[in-house]
Amino acid sequence: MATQEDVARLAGVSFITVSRVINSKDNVKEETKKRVLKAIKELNYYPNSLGRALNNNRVFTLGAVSPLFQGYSLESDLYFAKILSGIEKMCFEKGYDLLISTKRQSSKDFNYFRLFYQRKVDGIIFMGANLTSHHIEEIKNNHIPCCIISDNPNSSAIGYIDADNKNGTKEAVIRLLNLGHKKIAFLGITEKNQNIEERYKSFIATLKEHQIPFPKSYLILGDYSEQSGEQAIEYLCKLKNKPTALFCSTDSMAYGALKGAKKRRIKVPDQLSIIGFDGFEIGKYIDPDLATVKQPLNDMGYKAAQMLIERIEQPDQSKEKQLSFAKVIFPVIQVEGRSIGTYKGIDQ
Amino acid sequence: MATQEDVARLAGVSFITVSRVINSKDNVKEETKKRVLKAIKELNYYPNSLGRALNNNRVFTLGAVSPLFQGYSLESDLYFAKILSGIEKMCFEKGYDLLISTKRQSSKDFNYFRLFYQRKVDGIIFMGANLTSHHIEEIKNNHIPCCIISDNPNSSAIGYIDADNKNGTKEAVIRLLNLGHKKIAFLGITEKNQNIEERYKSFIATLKEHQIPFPKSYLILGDYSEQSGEQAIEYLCKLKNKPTALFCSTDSMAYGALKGAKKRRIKVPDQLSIIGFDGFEIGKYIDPDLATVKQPLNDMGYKAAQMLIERIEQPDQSKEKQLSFAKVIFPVIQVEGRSIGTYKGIDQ
DNA sequence: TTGTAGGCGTTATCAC
DNA sequence: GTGATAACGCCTACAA
Repeated sequence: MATQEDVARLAGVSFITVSRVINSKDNVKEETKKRVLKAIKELNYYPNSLGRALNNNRVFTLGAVSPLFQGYSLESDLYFAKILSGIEKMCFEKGYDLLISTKRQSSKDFNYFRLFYQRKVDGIIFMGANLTSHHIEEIKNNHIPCCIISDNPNSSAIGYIDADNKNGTKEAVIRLLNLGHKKIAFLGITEKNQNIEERYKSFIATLKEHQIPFPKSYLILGDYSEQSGEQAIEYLCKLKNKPTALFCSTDSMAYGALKGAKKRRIKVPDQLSIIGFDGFEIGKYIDPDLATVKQPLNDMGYKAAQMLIERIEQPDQSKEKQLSFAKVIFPVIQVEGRSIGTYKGIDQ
Repeated sequence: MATQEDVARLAGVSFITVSRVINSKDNVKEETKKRVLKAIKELNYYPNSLGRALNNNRVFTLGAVSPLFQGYSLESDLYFAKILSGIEKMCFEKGYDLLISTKRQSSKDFNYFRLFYQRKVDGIIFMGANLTSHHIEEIKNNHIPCCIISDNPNSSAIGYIDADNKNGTKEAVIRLLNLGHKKIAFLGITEKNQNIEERYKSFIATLKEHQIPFPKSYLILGDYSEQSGEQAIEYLCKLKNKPTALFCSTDSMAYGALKGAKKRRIKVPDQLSIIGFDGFEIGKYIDPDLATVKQPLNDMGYKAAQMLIERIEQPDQSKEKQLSFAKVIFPVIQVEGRSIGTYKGIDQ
């Protein structure tokens, strides 16, 4: 593969002139430049990014860490793919490449920052990675440019992007209230999860605001899976005081709930309204199609990459500036669907 | 960030000894090794991959080119995500990282091999990239280790992985024949596509083998979209001699066909059997769930990465060896689904 | 078993 | 406007 030296020889200049042309410095005579450019083309020369990076300490590559490739479920695949799509778009626009890395649930000793320490990437975007305060410390101490999506790091040393779970939930609940529902159950998850907790809190707060009671029996806990959605329906069937609507904290569980309702011959939405949260297009394929709350995952990834690149390219690396990371909360979109409607009673 | 030199100083050895420890050469005294290892840990030292790569001309990174992040459709997202998942798994096992690159439909001047020429990757896996013979020439001439998925390059200079479209189609058709179908329509696509053509050929051949006629009117052309699936149903409704089964060359169109059938109140499978090809899990969410043919996308990606890495690490780089790329065709899986069954007539 | 010199391809700095 | 030199971090010879 051709090097600067080869190009220089062919063009009859020194290699440093070639370097100047490549980096479009202005102190090269127009004619020399042309000669060099011609030689570059002739030799199919590409600057070796390694030599380059070794010098300016910049590889023009971002890292994206996610559990994407574990293939937990269709939904998680889509979730991370959408975010990655946004990240990739910004990378493309800014001339960065994108390295993806998988946090495997199994390997306890996953090294979160290896790619950075090895100088394979200039910064890292984390999603679903469960950073601990210990990790945040490491980021601070070693000035690792990082951005996290959908999991508040509570530190200005790291960028933070999220969807507006609070308002998204509130508006979704209001949709149900406007349809006349007064008995709404909530399907959350057992596992600790900031986002779902936020949704739950907002759910409760909104009910309270509208003086709607929430009996303890209306709180159900699942595990993201479809099965847990089905089980939720089984559980509701056993209740004496049955709810007329079910707020599922994730789409995946909502799919299960719809399935469970079909099995039990519960008419959706006449006898039970079901609403989800996440906004995967899968909902469109189901009958009735799922009403849900859509996170702008693409935009979130796009913005995360933008923040990160800005931080990386920030010339002033003083301590103060390093703490200037922004926090961006994206509004969510209420998605229409025939899985919610007015309650028409059980005896149809 | 610490360098070999820093580690060496702390351990009281020369930096070359550090290098030896890192690369686990055996000519280092056990005790020295321990001291070095301790220093490495203390300084949180990681070998700089750039310096390393500059020397041994290997970056331990694979590139994967796909139109994934264009987000054409849910199905294409899943398709490429599944393959990437397999690629990533093998990369992980072999200690490689994975760089992803998007071939944008819009940008005509996409440089297929940039990542390689820049030494950012050691080899590239292409999917849905539409390599031309001109590209194949470039691969040959510049000895670029490449692997292509699902698009026969017809050249041993490049690895080739595919699903067994031929037998997959044949078996699927036989499933329909076994259900008693004798009038089967085929929904293909207008665009030129090797895979779909293979499926069509095998479809026709299998019918012929079983002496089943295929009237020209039974060939419908779509464009992958759901709409074209719906339109296919509209078209079939107008036929005098209606088929009892529809073979869709992609799942995406099958989803549309199911939707179209529902709209037209055609009972599936009693009045029309519908079968797809690709095997996305989305089919499970639809009612009735889609019978289809599943490509082992994960395995295909996994194998592609394996072939590529083997080729990269092959010590003998003689011309002959370079042409030793394998071609691997994966068997497909017939997925059960209630969208196919025996024909029960139109007057129910 | 350990150390020295040179080079991988690039760019920054300084000189002409 | 152009060129020489040193440096980035590492590794492969060769030498001790």
